[in-house]
Amino acid sequence: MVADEGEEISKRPTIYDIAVLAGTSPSAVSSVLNGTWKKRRISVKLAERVSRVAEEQGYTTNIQASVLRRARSKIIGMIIPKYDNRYFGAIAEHFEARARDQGLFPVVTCTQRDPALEVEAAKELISYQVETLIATGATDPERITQICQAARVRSINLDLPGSGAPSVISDNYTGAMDLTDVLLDRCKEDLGWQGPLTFVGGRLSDHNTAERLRGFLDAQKRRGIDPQQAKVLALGYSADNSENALMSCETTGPTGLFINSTISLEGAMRWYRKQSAKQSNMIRFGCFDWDPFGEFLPGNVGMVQQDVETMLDRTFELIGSDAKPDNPVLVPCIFRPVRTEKRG
Amino acid sequence: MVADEGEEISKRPTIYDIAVLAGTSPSAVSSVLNGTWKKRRISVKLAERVSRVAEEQGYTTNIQASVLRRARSKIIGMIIPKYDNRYFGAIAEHFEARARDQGLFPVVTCTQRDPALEVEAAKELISYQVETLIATGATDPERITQICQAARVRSINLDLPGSGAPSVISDNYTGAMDLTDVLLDRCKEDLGWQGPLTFVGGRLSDHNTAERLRGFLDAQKRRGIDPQQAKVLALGYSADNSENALMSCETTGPTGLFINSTISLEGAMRWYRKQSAKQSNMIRFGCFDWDPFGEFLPGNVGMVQQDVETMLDRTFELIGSDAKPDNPVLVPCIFRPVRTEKRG
DNA sequence: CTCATTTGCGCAATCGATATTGCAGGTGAA
DNA sequence: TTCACCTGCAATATCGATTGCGCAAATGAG
Repeated sequence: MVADEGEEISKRPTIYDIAVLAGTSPSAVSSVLNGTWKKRRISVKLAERVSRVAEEQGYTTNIQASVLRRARSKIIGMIIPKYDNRYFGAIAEHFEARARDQGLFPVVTCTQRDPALEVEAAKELISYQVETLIATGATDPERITQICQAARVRSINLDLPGSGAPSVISDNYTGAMDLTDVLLDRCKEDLGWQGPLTFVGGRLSDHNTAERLRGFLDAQKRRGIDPQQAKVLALGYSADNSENALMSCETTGPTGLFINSTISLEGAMRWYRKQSAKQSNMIRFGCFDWDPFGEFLPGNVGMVQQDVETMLDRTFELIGSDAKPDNPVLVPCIFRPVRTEKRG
Repeated sequence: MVADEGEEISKRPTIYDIAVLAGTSPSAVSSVLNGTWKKRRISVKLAERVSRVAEEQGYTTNIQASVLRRARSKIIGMIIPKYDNRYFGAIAEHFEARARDQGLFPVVTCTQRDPALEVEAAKELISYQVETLIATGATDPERITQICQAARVRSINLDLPGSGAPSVISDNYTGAMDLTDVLLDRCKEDLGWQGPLTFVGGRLSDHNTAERLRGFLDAQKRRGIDPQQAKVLALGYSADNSENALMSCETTGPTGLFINSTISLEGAMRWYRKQSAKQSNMIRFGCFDWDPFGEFLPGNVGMVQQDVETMLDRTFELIGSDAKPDNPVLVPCIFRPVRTEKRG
């Protein structure tokens, strides 16, 4: 007998299935399950019956159908380069939490710092009908903005600014100045040495690196220190680059390093470990980025932690008040001093 | 004049808009834009015209509508507790990459180790019509499995096993044995001391912790060492818990710590730093988890890195071959020895 | 008992894309 | 010239949920 019993190959139940089982209409089921039933004057009795049947059948709304019909999707997207450091990890986590708080559905996707993937992911999110797209640390924010504009989707830049859309970024300049000041103080205090310091990691074409370098230079100039061009080792973000740059750089005697990110810090630590005991005692560094293990690393005088929560507060404020692309919103950083215990 | 010019308030163009502009039908536009046009015998000329118009108008397909109509959604979901450590970060990143390789659309969401959020997120992903849901490190895998089954969605457990769905996990027992062996070797070699070791972090009700503890105990027993009950400090995963547990534990003289995760390692390091120089020189530890900064921490003899790539290979194999809930697939871990340089 | 409201709910159109079917017009063989 | 067949495209039903509209029954006022 060829299955003719009207017996479906068990699929997901829809409002039509529930309607039949509850002896009512699909529209009643819909309004009960999406909470608009009071407005539609459905009786409590029917509402309860429908809810019970839906529960029994393991009903879940088909968001695709729902979003297709509704005016708003309530979906908010984010592209982010990586999940592999505390900064981006925290951004993704807080973004999701914040979005849920606002009754929005977050969708995050990471793009591996790959410009092509960035574009692909942005288009994908737009296909999902996101109402807003947050472009975090995009390699090419303008391109993302352009894609969003073509699709009439609001976009916001986070971490790296762009001119086409509102941006929220850290106050890199001030943070870098603070870090440089502490580093200089500690070099003087611990080593009796006054600079100039060495800048390690990042890319000068990158807005954040440029601003941090500016703060780094200004803080030294303000003290009458002449920062040397050769001491700026911004050859990229990878650990290897930083390690190699330091290796090929003459550093004997007291040394102070301004490390541009935790990834650069890995390279710096590899280099550090190769120094003689005597030399490594004469090294101090600060890092413009935070990692929980940073405070256990020898020579660390402090870390600049970007204030992710506030950055996301500002970002969601922008979403609420459709702002125009303006000057980037600058969020102050949090300085985390490190006082390494004196060791025997 | 009340806008009567048929002039829409600029919205996203649909295939209907493109069809009008290209002087053809919506169905032709659809097939051109989704690549089935050759099969549908659309002429190259028309295909090119449609593509050009679509490009000009910044058209992107509405996935909601597309998925609604199609048989398969090609969406694959993952829930994951956190993004804030290398392990979960790597899982999320590789999952996304793998999914894209297979032509699937990944959607990842983090659940903050909150059972309620876990359930909510799972239901949300099911609403998105995911074809498969990967539950990573779920606090209650069985509950997730149950929800997925009710919705006729395939599910797979990753990192922590469950009985209702296929599971892929690390070979915690063997990894723990290896780590314990190395730790014992190094304690003997460096300190002339033979244990017993201390186990720090995790929860005994947690499958992974239980397995690691078993390996930890067996490795010691095999050497004729009697592991003491009081040396098992598995009071939770937080850094504070581990720090406090160690503080309240009498540890003077040679000490060997088996640290159950990087989060516990943070606590252990805070404790470590409070020890006298003399005492801290008599501490060795190994960590069942990997972090790039681990190798720079004093006393570290090695880290067990879970083989995320292979775990995801196995996971996607399971997706391909709709396997039954069986014994968990065990993936061997990678041992990363640490040779700290002798310091002055 | 009549008429106006209110209550409770169903009908049917709709969102945008897909896939089956159908239907002209053209081509080639007999 | 006739007819089978192919080419190129359009019409149309459909996926599941939402929502404006309308209508019958219940209720209340007079």
